[in-house]
Amino acid sequence: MVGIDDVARRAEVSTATVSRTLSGRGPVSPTTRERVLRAASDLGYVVSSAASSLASGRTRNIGVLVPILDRWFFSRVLTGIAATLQRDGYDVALYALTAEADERRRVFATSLRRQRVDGVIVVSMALARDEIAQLGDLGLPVIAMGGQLAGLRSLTVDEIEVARTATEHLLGLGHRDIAHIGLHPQFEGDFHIPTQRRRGFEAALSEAGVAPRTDRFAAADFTMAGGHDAATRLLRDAETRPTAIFAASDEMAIGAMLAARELGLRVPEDVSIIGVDGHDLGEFFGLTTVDQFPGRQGERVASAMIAALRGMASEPPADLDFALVERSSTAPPA
Amino acid sequence: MVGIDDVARRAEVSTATVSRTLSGRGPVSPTTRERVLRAASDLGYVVSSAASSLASGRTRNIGVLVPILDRWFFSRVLTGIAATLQRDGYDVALYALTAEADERRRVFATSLRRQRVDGVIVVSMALARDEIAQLGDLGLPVIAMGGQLAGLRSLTVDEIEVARTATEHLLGLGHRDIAHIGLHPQFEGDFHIPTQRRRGFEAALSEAGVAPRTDRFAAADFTMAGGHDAATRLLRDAETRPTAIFAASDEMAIGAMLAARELGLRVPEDVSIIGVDGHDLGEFFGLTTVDQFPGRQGERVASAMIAALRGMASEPPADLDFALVERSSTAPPA
DNA sequence: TTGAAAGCGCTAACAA
DNA sequence: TTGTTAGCGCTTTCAA
Repeated sequence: MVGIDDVARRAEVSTATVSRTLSGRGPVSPTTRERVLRAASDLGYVVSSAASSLASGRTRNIGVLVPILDRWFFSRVLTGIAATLQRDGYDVALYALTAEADERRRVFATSLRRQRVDGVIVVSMALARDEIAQLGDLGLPVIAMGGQLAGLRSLTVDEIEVARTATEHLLGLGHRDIAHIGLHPQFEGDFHIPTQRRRGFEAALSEAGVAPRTDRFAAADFTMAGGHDAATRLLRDAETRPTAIFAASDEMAIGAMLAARELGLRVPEDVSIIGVDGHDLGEFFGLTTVDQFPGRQGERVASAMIAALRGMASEPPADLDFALVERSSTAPPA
Repeated sequence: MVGIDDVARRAEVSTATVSRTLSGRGPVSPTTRERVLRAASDLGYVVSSAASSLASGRTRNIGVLVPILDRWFFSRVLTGIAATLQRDGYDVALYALTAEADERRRVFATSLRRQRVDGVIVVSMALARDEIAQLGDLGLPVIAMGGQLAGLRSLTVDEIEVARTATEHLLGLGHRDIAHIGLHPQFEGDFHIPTQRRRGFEAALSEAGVAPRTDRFAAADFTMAGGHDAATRLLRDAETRPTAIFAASDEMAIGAMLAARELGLRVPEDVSIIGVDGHDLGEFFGLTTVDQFPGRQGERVASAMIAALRGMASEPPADLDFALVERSSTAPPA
């Protein structure tokens, strides 16, 4: 294996100069720099991360904690994170956290404490109080995304505003009888995102002078099947059905669209449906949605991490963007 | 930071003994072992991976190369890999490879050569000849999954058999006029999976005495929208439409089901549809499919990697399982 | 079964 | 701007 001394010898400088040149830390004259770079590239030299980390304390590796990996939203966020970190020469240490207590413990108590990462990104994950404390004890920058985590810097979207935007779109089209498909509060975990979306929904209704009705809420589990079933319940009675549905995720919204069709209803003529997320499938189904740009969210949190590692002044927790994307699943009521 | 000498001092042994105890390498008497473990746990000591890697040459870190992350199949495979590696105390270094030449080059020329990983898993990815060579030069175990990569050990499913299984299911139901939705060969990359699936399809037909017809093939791009459009082309003419469709992926099959419904056709009464993959959405749509168990594929390849690192005799490239899952999208022709 | 000590391959403080 | 050198915190050989 070619080491730093091989490069030093070939460039006729000391190993210190090689190190300074390749790391960009410390002064090196242009000519020397040239020679070193040339020697390194001739030899195909790559710094040993173990040796470099041990000596410098820096790993150029970022730990990324994700809950489920195989749900579109999270994998999309991860794509954004990985692309951004890789572009800056950081490696991604992926920790897929399940609900299993032992595994989680091992990640927090051991994996993350091995001095293997320079920082930790927490993606849309509710953490226990002691887990947050353990992250803090790491003495590393930690940035969360997708939900406020007490004591951690977080990048979040304003869920209430997201829901308000979706609801106001329907109200603006003239709908007055709007139902909401969301998660049962009992199951929502620590982020209260479903609750916030419901609050935004109800706030928008109230402001428009429409009284929220409890029979206009249907609980589901954020899956297509769940959205389908919830929508079926809301729509099956032709006498009493709402003219529009706001589903708290695109997958549920798509399920709702399919349910409507099965009931012989046309979307949007008979019922308007809007979702949240910006799911890949939205375009195919013609789903109007409030796009959260999950890929961009990932890029943003990764950039924030890179900035933190550069010692940049850490900006205050910033809100993430979202935008209404109008397609063909919403229209004025008949 | 608590180091190995702190533990050694507290346990009243040498650092060598602490190292031997915690790594499980080399003899340690039960009593000593006890004392060391106790001291380590009292102090909350965790080995520094940088120091350990530098001294031992082992990193307990596995590089995982994936193409797109945000497609269900790959994220499911990754879930299996991550769970299995984590369970054995390995970290996952995730490298999301795009088509971008510079980025790819950096991963192969630099990231993977930093001595940061003990082995590399390649997920369903076509690699250039020189990329494979670079992996070989690493001097590490490399295992590919999801497609034969010349010169690399690979775990693959027998794609021809998969297609044959799907086709035989339709033939067994009595269908004789079966269409296939696959990828245009022009776009299929180096794995020839779409071609293999088509070959299996045609082989099954021929064996059943049905002559393959070129007008019974429709090209698509492995998305739901693509499957939808391809199926629309196949089904729109009531006179000439096939009685069954075998789509080379579940997402395309679901798109085909939706297309059939839009054309006023009932599935499976008017047309049977079968897919391949075992996609999460298959259950919701009642899709009959040949399940490839992608999560299990990930577990298998990770286990193979762990075995390779333990120096186990490397078994010959093994075939991965698949199984027909019958749901409600297939039935005998009317 | 244990300990002493020589590295592992770099980085960074310090001196020149 | 460059070089010398002392670590970084472990593992492993060798000797006891």
